[in-house]
This record gives sequence, structure tokens and C-alpha cells, in this order.
Amino acid sequence: MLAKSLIVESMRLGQFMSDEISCALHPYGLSIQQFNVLRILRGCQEKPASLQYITSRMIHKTSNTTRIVDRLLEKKLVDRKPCAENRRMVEINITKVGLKILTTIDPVIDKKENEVASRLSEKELTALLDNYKKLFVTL
Amino acid sequence: MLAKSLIVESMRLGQFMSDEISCALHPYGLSIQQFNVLRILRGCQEKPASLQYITSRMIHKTSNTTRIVDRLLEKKLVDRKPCAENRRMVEINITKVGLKILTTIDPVIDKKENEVASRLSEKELTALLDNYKKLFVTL
DNA sequence: ATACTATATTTGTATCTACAACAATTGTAA
DNA sequence: TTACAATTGTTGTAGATACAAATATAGTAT
Repeated sequence: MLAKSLIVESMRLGQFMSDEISCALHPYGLSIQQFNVLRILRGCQEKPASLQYITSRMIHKTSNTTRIVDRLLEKKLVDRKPCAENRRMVEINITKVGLKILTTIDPVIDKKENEVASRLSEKELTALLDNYKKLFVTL
Repeated sequence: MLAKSLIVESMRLGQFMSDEISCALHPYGLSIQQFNVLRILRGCQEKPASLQYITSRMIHKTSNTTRIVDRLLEKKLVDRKPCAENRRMVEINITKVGLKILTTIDPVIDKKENEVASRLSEKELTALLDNYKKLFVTL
């Protein structure tokens, strides 16, 4: 039964990938979630991000973004201030220190990504990502 | 760059699969890790399992098996007793209640597995699992 | 026997996930 | 305006991950 292994093997692979990244981030004192939030913030430097915007981009939709941002604040990698137009919202920005640490980490992650992807041919990689899309369909 | 999406998409898929199972287990009050430990224990009923054996079979190798087993003990789904031959070890067995709850859950998980796998053809599924194996190579 | 090393598990701590409840603000409708 | 619902974040709690240190037992070498 191939069906029986699909879910568990997909989980194993996800965990394996997550471990690869976590390991690469370890020297920089960042968790994978903190790193993701930083990259999301870098991706929208023009306009500040709300917590809800960050959450929508995260892998774990039920993560508690408030507390992940709390830890980035302690490290002074992000800024947080109330939004003037809508006082329910907060505006979060990446700091210069935050950008700098990302710049340092970028090549490490790129290398890891290429290393992992190189285990498949271009064709296999395309087919794999294509199959991912089919599996993702939510009913 | 396809390489760049491989890691993050693999993580997303793993999370998606994990959510599917967690959701199915929710009515039974079991976490996915507790469920995994129960299934590992069912798989070796003939001889009791040590904590280290259970850990070696788990998806998250750094899980704290002691504390997951603690929770299964509270629910009386497993037994734990010191091993007479080697007093460093503990012997863990699934109880009848544990076996019964697994029997109840089995069809739910089977259904979910088939439902997810049905989104791919037999051929695609084989290719996917084959590519997983290639990616898993640890250097 | 003593010391040293390895094995097996437990305990501790910080972070995170998952889920629910709460609080504050905003929007809407009577 | 007042009441009610929706939106946005924060806080609380249980369980789990990740990593390190501590404890206890077993095996080995001198």
C-alpha cells in the first residue's frame, strides 16, 4: 500500500528539511520561525507589516506571532509601534540590525537549498513540486 | 529558481499532512505524537519497548519520549515498568485500552490516507516516494 | 576495587504549536 | 446614540520540540 506511506513520508521529509534549516540557523541564534518572520518583513520593507499579515505568510498558521515578534524585539531585530490609522493594529518593521543578520545568513541558506535540490534532476524537481500542488488541494 | 522553493514547499507539505492527521485524531484526544507512540508499541507487542527504541522510530528524533509516555500513562493507554535485566531501562507496553482506541481510530486514518493519496495517480505516487528517498540522503 | 567511559532515562529551560478566551477598537444597523 | 458584530492583538494553558545537563546503571581497563 503506497497510500499508507504518503502521509508519514511527507511528514518525515518536511521534518528533515526543517532540521536542515534549523541546523544552519543555529550559529546565529535564530529559530526557524524567527528567521521566517524576518524574511517576511524584509519582503515588505516599503510598508510596515501587521501581525495578521505576517501570520498569513507563515508555514504554521497557528503560530503565535505576537510572541515570536516579542523575541525578535528583545534582540532588536524588529521594531513594533501602534498603527495610527487603526489603533487595533501594530506596525512591525525589520531593523538595520535585522537586515544585516539576514544578509549574513542568506548565502548559508542558499547553499543548503542548492545542495538539497541537487539531489534531483531539473525534471524530477519540477515533477515533485507539481505533485505537491496536487496534494495541497483543500476539500 | 526551483531550488529555492523545494525546502519551504516540502515543509509546507509536511505541515499540511500533519494537520490532516491531527485533525482526524482530535475527537479522540490524542496528539499526533501520542498516536505515533501507540502505533509503534502495537507494532512490537511481542516484546516490550524501551524508550530509546520508541524514540528511534519517531518522526521527531528530538522529541522527549519520556514526557509523551507520561501522558499516555495518565490516560492508561500504556504501562511502564523497570527492566529487570538492565535497570537503566524501562519496559513500555500498550494496554488493552490502548489497543482498543487504536482499533477505533484505524479506519479514520486509513480513509484519510486514501483520500490524500487519491489526488495522485499510481505512477505519480511512486515517483514522488522515489524522489523523497533521493532527497533524504544524509551527507 | 577504582576510575573511566558508555548507555538509558529523567529533568530543566526556552521556544513553539494549537487552541481558546479575553480586551480593545472599529464598523454597522436599529 | 446605543447595541451588536467583526476585526486585531494579547494572554493563558497544555502539549511538544530542541537542546543541554543531571542521574543512575552497566561495562571495561588498570
